[in-house]
Amino acid sequence: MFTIGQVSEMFHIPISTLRYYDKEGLFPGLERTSGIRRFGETELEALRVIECLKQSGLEIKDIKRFMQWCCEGSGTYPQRKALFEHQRQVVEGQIRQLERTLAMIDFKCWYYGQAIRDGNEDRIRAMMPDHLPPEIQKLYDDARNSGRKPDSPEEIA
Amino acid sequence: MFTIGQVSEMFHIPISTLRYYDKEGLFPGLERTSGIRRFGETELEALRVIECLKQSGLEIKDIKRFMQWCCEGSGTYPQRKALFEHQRQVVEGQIRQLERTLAMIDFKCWYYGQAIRDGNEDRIRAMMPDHLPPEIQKLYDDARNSGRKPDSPEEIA
DNA sequence: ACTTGACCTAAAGTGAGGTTTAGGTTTTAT
DNA sequence: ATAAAACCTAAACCTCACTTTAGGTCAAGT
Repeated sequence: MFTIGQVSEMFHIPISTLRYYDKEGLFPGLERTSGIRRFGETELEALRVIECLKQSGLEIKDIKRFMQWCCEGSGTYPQRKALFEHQRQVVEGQIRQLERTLAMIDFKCWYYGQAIRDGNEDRIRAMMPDHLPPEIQKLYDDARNSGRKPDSPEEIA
Repeated sequence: MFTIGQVSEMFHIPISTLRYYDKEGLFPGLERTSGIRRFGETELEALRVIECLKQSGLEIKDIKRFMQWCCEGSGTYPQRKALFEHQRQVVEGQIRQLERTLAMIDFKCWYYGQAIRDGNEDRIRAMMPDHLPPEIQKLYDDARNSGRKPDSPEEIA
């Protein structure tokens, strides 16, 4: 069993945040001895899940709902599994989005590298809609087209 | 040239948000005709950069600073390049973090799949510190250890 | 016993990133 | 000429996730 201060150090989370999580109902079975919180393995695992679900974009109130399912026993296994399966899709989307962001960033790194060499942006801008070097063109297109295939005529127009 | 309504549709961004961005100084050279904003290619590219830098975790005020550099000419190319190089590191870190999140999610999907089959968590919990099936053990360890190599003795203890 | 450090609560405050409201102007179509 | 749709501003409001404050309790060491 750990005190709030120990957990704060273990997870690098401020004490105030742990108390806030508790107040929001994220540790439903948290024990206390004369008012003082005692964190067990259940709460540590809860914290790991909280960090995970927070990363995936879930709000505190939805994480609370999950924690409540965990208190309700085996009847809620399907909901809990469905939640993680849904968040799996969400996180995969987030990763794809960040990879597009990275393509844009790499393009801009190249762009400013050229601009510094040239002393201005004139030469690059002249290439800019779609006459960039192949490697760079790919980055630029990936960043802007969300990785879609341009297959419908009205999308090209 | 486009009106605010057209840009809103093109980028799927609320008009109120575009006005907010403008108020925050994110379109420094934005033209107007009798009070009405006229968005040109410069502003569309600015919006692409805004979305990119926002994704990478930059705050509005820092994006504003970047946009101001863009107005100051070729002397700020190095700062602009350095910004994108820094954000590149940030985004790579975000992707690594999301991949760990995904490992945790995949573990939990497996976990609840087993729990549903078994009707309870007893069998899985018995395996839980480190007697999980190899494939699953890897997910669990990846999710918890941040992908670090456990090389120092006190870290193992 | 007493001091010090770690814990507690409730309530107010913060900051980021918008959104909404209220009242007004401009453009466009009829 | 007029009405509707789209634009404008300033300021108030909102949500989320915390953090800070103020005033108090508990536990460990001396």
